Amino acid sequence: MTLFVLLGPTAVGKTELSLRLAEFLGSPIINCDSRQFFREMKIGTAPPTPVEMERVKHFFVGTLGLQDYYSAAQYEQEALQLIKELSKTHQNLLLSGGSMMYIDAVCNGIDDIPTVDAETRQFLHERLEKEGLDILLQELKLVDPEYYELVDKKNHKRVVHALEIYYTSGKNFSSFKTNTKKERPFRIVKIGLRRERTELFGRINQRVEKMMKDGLLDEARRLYPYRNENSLNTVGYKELFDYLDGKWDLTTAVERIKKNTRVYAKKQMTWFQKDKEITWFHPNDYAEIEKFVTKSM
RNA sequence: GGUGUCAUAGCUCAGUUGGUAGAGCAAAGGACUGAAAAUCCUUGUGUCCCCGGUUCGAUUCCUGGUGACACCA
Repeated sequence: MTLFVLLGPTAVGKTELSLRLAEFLGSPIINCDSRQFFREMKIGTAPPTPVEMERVKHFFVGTLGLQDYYSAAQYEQEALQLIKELSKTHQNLLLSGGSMMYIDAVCNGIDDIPTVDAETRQFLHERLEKEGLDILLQELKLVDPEYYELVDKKNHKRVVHALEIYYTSGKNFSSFKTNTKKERPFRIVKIGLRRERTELFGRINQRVEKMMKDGLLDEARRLYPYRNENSLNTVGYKELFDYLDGKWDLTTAVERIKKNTRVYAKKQMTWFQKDKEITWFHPNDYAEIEKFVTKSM
């Protein structure tokens, strides 16, 4: 069995191409855009349309509620389970998306780290609020000197998470890190899509305009009560929440969405560039992609 | 036409009591192991509008020009 992974920055044209490729491979699409998992975020995350969903069977689109907890590790498990099932009837499968860490989780695996319970999370977040990052950092230095050396010391999420692991398991974060890549019982072929930056940024701007025409603001209004959920800490929504709060006017908010989407696309490219297993194509060169896929089957 | 104010980074502006300059935004580069569309880090040389003058030295002071804005005709 071969798993084809179609990846690339947001708005590069993955959805359109994934449909053609899925049909060519005779595979459903295993979605790997983490924000498209949430079923209420229908406009801002540019998920496949109902017509497209009809055309090819999709997995992991609209499967989560806004308040659901989810993680890359959970995705790793569920995606692998699904792949295992599907591989009984499919020789080739297609995974498509741009969530770097989720792709990585499926391809290389995430170490088996205990799940942090809500109380511990709450407890440490309160401590971060009250005591500040420095105190937590000093504590991390004591319980996990090894990770203390590595950790991004200004990134509270990393520091807090390492402590969360310590408080839930009694063992430090470093002890769970194996630094090994997990073996998969199938081949993985990565296909990257990329465009000239000006071209990509032009598409991003257009897509944001279209989302606004399609009613992104109404959607944001509807989801506003849930604004503090992690799911809604997402480009396209957080900026409109700020508009609804009166922080910016609408034009500014829309400009921010465009900017933050560009920044996100850049982060994706930075991440993907490091991965030497990816073979790159321009989305317009579909014939070459098909040729490459045929060769790799 | 007259008077005044202004002219500095892609944009908005600060500043240099004369020793060639810095913020915000924009932009660029990077990190990433269970909240990742998240979170975090790094990066500012630009004819300081133009021609002259004063000066050891002018973006800073002075004459003139050009442009923008305001007010008065």
